[in-house]
Amino acid sequence: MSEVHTGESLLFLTDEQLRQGIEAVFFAYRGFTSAPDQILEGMAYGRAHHRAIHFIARAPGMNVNRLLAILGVTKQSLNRVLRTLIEDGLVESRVGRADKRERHLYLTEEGAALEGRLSEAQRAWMRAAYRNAGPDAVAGFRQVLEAMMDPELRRLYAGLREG
Amino acid sequence: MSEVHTGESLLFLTDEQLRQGIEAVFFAYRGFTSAPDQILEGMAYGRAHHRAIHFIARAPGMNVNRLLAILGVTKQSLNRVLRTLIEDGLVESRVGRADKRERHLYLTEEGAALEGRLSEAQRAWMRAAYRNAGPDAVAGFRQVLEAMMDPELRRLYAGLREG
DNA sequence: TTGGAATGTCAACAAGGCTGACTTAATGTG
DNA sequence: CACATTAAGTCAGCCTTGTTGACATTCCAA
Repeated sequence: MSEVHTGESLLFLTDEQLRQGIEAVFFAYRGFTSAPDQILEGMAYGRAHHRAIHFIARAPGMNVNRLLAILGVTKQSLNRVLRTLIEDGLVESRVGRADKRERHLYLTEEGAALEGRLSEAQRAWMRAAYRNAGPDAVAGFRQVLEAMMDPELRRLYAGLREG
Repeated sequence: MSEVHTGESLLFLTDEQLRQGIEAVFFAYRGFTSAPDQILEGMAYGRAHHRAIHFIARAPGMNVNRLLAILGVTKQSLNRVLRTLIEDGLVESRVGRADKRERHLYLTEEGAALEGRLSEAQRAWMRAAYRNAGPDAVAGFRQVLEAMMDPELRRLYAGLREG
């Protein structure tokens, strides 16, 4: 198809290289989710619950709209997940002080405990991968990941890092 | 939690760095799937069809068991997808010559056409990301991805590259 | 006071996973 | 040959997680 003939330095942009990269992402993503998935199986929760818990832990007091934007699902989808987490006492939803329409989300002690288990399992997986690949590879990894994001998500991602 | 105090050179293994990496994977994966998803919406196909088509294109004549192993789903799940693709004339299933129990999978002309559109859209996305990040970053990216794979999937991945 | 925004809820549906049970055909083995 | 095993497909039913659409509630702000 569209081979790159522009020179030796652009060999990494050949269709074959790109295809290998695409497949690598596909296979790697399975490893990425395997550890938390294993913890969640048998519990009444799935990946959607994990994602919600993760970002609530990440930015406690976040309102629902912001979480919605981060997760990229409909409010109905998120609400179903959130409702079970609140009912089960893992998440607390507090009415906003400045704007009482908003609900601010926090993990309870129990929620934080589960979040800790899930995070640590996933971090352990990533830690092993990072250690095997080394610091320079990790820097490149992060660079490409950021370049792969949709611009809007890249902004959200940057916002999360700043706080 | 488990901060790394072993020295400046291991800063990339701090919990904070790992968490950022995890979130980067999450956000980047959305970009990764967005281009083909856009093509597929409105068609009667989804990501599952894309994945099947991709790997059949990748290794034409592959039997069902091997595809099953690559995709990591049950045969019932795959069969539902495969059946529609065969009915719609995108995939052809031929009885094996050596072992007549096996079915070997091929894309028809029409199937190859769709595969081409999907692949090219996804490659375009990745090409842009690669170009922005540069060859060294891409090398690191690939190294970390491979380290993130489950060992069994890493073997499958390597097998695909060899042929 | 009224319009619009943020949130929540109900209902219905679809994609795409899963398990379990079963059939058919072909193959391999004692 | 007889029998067990394997490859593939099928049916039925279930779960999670996504979707739309319609609607109620609450509250802020013009």
